[in-house]
Amino acid sequence: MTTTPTVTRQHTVIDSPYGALTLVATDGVLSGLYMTGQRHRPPEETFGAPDLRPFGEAARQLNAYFAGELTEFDLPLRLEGTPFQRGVWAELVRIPYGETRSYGELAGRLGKPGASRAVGLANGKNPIGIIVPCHRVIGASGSLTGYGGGLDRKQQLLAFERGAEGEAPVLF
Amino acid sequence: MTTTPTVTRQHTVIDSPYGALTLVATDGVLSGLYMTGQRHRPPEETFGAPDLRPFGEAARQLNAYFAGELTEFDLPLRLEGTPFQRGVWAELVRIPYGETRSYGELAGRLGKPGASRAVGLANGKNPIGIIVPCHRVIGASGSLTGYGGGLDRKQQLLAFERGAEGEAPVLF
DNA sequence: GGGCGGCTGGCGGAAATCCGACATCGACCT
DNA sequence: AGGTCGATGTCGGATTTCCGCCAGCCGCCC
Repeated sequence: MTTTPTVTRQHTVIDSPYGALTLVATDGVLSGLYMTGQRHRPPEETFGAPDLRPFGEAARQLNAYFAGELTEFDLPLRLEGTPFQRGVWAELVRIPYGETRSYGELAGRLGKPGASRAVGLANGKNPIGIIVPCHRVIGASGSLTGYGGGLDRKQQLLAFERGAEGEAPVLF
Repeated sequence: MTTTPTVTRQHTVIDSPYGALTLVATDGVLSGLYMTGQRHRPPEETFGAPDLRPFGEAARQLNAYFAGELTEFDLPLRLEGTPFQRGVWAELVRIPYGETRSYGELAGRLGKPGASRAVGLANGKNPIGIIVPCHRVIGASGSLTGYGGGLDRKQQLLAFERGAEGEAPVLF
């Protein structure tokens, strides 16, 4: 017979300036962070049993981030996807706090200059929002273009990271 | 949404000179007759609830057949299969009691002279044994070649139909 | 008679291929 | 600026193609 995977999965919900955040752990390691109403959010029944124990450190760092006291997460993550998706997500975490990159820029960095749309696709499938900062990717012309959690949240996140001293956010 | 078929299915088991026979009805019409240990016999759980009511006439004719008093069944049948299979099965019921045809002969009658092996395949999938007389098909050389219920049963059926006055059955 | 080899056609599952959907980009137009 | 158009890469599901199986047949050989 085929070997059954037998992964344990737990989840919890925390509050944030961007609404409730659902945290998911697979085998005790953070594997998902989803906003309410987010596109491509997996069905609820895949989140496992409620259990806040695995999420102590993650919640601490998120709260520090929302307070403006943390600019770089340091957490074990479990990112499961196709080789290309994993490449894109690995590139995302290298974008510094407060900065942005364009889809085409990331594609070029991956050695596939024409794959900008594919980067957008993989971006949308990012399972761990905020911590894997897909919100830092915008169009080459500077337009926000899209965000699984909604363009307004993307704009708020960027404005927040740009800092209170930043000029008014570029709206669309 | 897709329309659900919602077919009713019932079954019963009767005894015979060839062992227990499982009769299956779909929407009240005979759709299956399987021997014990027969190849391609569907799994038990598809036979529906036990209920002998739909099978009165079928059982009567079968008993008459086993007693040698009936040579032609007259029953509504529900034969479900591919167009080719239905063609083969339709050809089967036209083989008279006590006679035999070869696989190639049937193939030719269907307008596909080369399809003798395909006829054998369709023959093996015959859902209503005995009544749809797949046992009356033998190799061009006269050999029995195969039977879902076992070659011995095929040989017994042919010997029985040939009649007590017939000469000794050709063994293999 | 029996045993091979090569041809046959249909079937069903597996593999390969196709196609639509996209969080893009650049050139061109008005 | 905004809109349209074509080219681009990946993904997932659907579709198509392929391949092995088989209740055969014929010709050839021993």
